[in-house]
Amino acid sequence: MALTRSAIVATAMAILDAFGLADLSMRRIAGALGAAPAALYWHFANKQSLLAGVAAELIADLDGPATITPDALSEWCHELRDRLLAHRDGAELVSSVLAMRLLEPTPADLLAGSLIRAGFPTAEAGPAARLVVHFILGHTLDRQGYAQSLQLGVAGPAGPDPDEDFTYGVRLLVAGLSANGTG
Amino acid sequence: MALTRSAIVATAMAILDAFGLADLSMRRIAGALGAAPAALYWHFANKQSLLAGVAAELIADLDGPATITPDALSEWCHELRDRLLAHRDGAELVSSVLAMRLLEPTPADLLAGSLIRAGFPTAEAGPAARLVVHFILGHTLDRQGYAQSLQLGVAGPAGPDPDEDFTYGVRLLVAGLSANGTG
DNA sequence: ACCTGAACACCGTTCAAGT
DNA sequence: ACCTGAACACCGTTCAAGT
Repeated sequence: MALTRSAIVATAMAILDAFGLADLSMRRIAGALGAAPAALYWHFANKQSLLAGVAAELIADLDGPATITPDALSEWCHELRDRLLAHRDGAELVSSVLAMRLLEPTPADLLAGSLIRAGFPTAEAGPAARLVVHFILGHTLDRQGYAQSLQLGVAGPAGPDPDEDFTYGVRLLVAGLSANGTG
Repeated sequence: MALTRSAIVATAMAILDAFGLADLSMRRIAGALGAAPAALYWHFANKQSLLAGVAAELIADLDGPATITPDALSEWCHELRDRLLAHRDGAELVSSVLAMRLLEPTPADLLAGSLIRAGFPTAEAGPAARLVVHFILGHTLDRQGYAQSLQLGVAGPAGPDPDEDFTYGVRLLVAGLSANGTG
C-alpha cells in the first residue's frame, strides 16, 4: 500500500499507544510501514509536523461544552482529560504541539467560544479557558509522566490519588468561573 | 579539578541556560568538564538523577508563602513562575522531575503546608496546592515551549499575551482559595 | 511524484581496563 | 576510588540517485 499522511499518522498513533512517546521515532514509524526513514520526509517536513498530525487526531472533533452550567463545564473537563489519558503520553504530546502553536482550534479556543456564547465577559473568556486547560494539561502530564517513569524504573514513591485531585481542581475552577460569569 | 556532583550540576545548569534542555546531553556536560561521558556515571546513576539535581537547584530554598492573604498567595505564584522562567526550559525540567517524584519537598508540598498552618481545611490543602502548581507549570511550560519552537523555526503564529493570562489565572485561583478557606 | 541508500552528526549507557 | 576507551544500539535529517 502507498505511504499516505493518514497511514503514517495512524501507524504513529499505534506506536505511541504501544511504546510511548520516547519510542516514537521516525525510524520506528518507517520500519512499521516497511519504508525507509527518509520516505517520511516526503510527506512531512519534519518530526514535529508528524507529531502535530497525531495530536490533531487525538483531539479530533472535540467540541466546546454545549451549555455553561457547572455540570456541563465539569463534564467537558473530564472529557478532555479522558481523551488525553486514552493514549500513552497523550498530555505530553498535545501540550508540546499546543506550545508550538501547530494545532487549531485549541481546546482552550473551543472552551472560550462556548463561554462567550453563554454570556461570559468576552475579554476574560480566553484567559479563563486557558487557566482551565493549563490545569488539565499540567495535571495529566504529571500523572502520565509518573506512569512513564515507573516503567523506566526511575520513579520515586507514589503521591496522592490523582482522580481526587482532578475532581477537586475542576470543582474549584468551575465555582470560580460561575462566580465570574454571573458577577 | 576533580569531578564532583555539584560541579557537574553547575555545568549542566550553565548548558541549560545557554542551549536549552534539548542540547543538555551527557556527552556535552562531560565535554564541558573535560571528562569522558562515562565519567558522569560514577557520580550519577543515570541522566534522570542528574536532571533531578539541576531541578533541585532551580527551586532550592523556595519557601511556602509566610501568610495566606490574597496578596501573599499571588506573590508566591509569581515567584514560582519567575524561578521557572529564570532558566531556559525551566518548567519542562521541573515538571518532568516532579512527575518522577524525584524532588522533595515539592512546591505543592510547601504551599499546602502554609495553607494548613493558616487554617485551610487539611484534607483540601493538598489538592488545592496541586491545582495552583499545575496551572503554573502548565502555563510556564506553554510559554517556554513556544520560545523553544520559535528558535527551532517550527512555531506557528503567536498567541495572546502570557503575562495577562497568568495574572488572570492567579487572581481567579486566589479568589477561589479564599472562598474555600473561609467557607 | 515518490522512495531508497548511504551518510552526517549526534544520543544514553555499559563495561573492561587503567591508575 | 575514580576515570578512560571503545563499543552497542540507537537518534533526526539531508541528499544524490533510482524508478
